[in-house]
Amino acid sequence: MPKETFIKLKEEKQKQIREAFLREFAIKTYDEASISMVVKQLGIAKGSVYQYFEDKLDLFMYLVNESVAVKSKYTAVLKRENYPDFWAYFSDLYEYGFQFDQENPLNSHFLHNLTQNLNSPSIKHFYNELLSQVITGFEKLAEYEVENGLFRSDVPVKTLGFFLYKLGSSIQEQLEISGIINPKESIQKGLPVYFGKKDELMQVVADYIKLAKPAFNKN
Amino acid sequence: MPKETFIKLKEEKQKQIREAFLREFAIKTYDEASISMVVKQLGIAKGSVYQYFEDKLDLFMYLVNESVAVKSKYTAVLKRENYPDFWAYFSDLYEYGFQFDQENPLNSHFLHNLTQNLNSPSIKHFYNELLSQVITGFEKLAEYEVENGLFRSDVPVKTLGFFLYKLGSSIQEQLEISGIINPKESIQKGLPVYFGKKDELMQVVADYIKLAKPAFNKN
DNA sequence: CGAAAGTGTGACCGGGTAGTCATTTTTATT
DNA sequence: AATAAAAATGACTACCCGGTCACACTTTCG
Repeated sequence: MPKETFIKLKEEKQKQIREAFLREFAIKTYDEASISMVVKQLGIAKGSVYQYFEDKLDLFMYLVNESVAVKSKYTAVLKRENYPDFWAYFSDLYEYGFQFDQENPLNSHFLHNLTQNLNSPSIKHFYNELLSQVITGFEKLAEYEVENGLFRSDVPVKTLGFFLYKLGSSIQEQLEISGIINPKESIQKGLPVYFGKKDELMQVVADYIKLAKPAFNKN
Repeated sequence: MPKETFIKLKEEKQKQIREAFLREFAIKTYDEASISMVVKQLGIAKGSVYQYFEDKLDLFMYLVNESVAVKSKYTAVLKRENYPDFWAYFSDLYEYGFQFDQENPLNSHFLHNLTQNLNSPSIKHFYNELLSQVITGFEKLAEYEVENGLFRSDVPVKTLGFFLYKLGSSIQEQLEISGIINPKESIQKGLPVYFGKKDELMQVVADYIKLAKPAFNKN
């Protein structure tokens, strides 16, 4: 939570500051990200940052919360009940995630990098909390399917949930490793993560669904 | 590759140095790992390290090569041809990996941490090379099964290979997240990663195989 | 034994960081 | 316009790091 000083700032300046730091944290680890560098880019004094935020972690958490909130606005409208099976729902989450990416490239890049941020000791604790929330979310999804008799019940729900989470991160990672997306480059060019790659993204999603379906579904 | 000076050292001293650095790199990122701290622990001068190795990266690569070589001695004896199906082979890889872990805890911890080392910019390039080798290895495994008609052929081999790789890392990660193993704690106590947890390890392996089998197998 | 070669040393260098705070500048209020 | 309050500033502190190198110590060998 930023200090009052930050909230009182003109929206335009808030945005500039927010975006400069999103950009930094999107290409660097928490520990590697340098406040000194960002303020140089922004043309403001380092002291100002500490007038706006308690410390580096406070600034970082603000960005996490803000980005998660923005993304939620896109995905929260989707309801599992409106889909015949889990996989149609799952696929649509990517469809709407793509929309989020197009319209909020910096937040998207930031969240994208967050996923790969496991390390950085000063933040590990906080990161693990976030991660376990995410995983619990996936476990809930799996549990719902099991209860409705759509997912198999001969494997622990925890395993189903975790593997589902892994399925999601695999899609992202494979796109990156295979060179279809290149976040570092995109952010430099000011482009979204998946710019012009919607077909490729949805194709990989479809491949993974085709692959994973028999693992999760009953029979 | 260490300098001659290091090779000429008494085996006992080599071991002390190797193990002190394995321990450091097993709990820290490459960039966070501090040579200054390790030499303090070892009671030798920092200059000595630079008499033994070109620089930090040279030292690190030596440890990687050494650890990979040690682990290979355990897993390379296993041949796919000796198993009725892929999953029996896959399971045995963990069985022998467990053996490696028990007998070479520090190397095991080091390799374990390496997997989660994605970040650290000074090493990213090198890490990506290693990773793509590993993934190519998994793709080869998948390709072999596809050719022999045991794995499905309606999904790209790349996807099969990558997901297989993810299957492996998921097992490790879930054990850690669920608290069954705690590398940071184990290394402090001087214990192997999977100390006393063989049954739990093999149970998770079995769960994941049960889960993944229908995803990969034909029909 | 004595000299040369090899090995060990740690103060030091240049570079980086997050965070502080006395001071100045800007803004709001009277 | 004068005063008070709020905000911006940047030099500074305290702390890291990897890597160097002139020097000291040990070993080798003629």
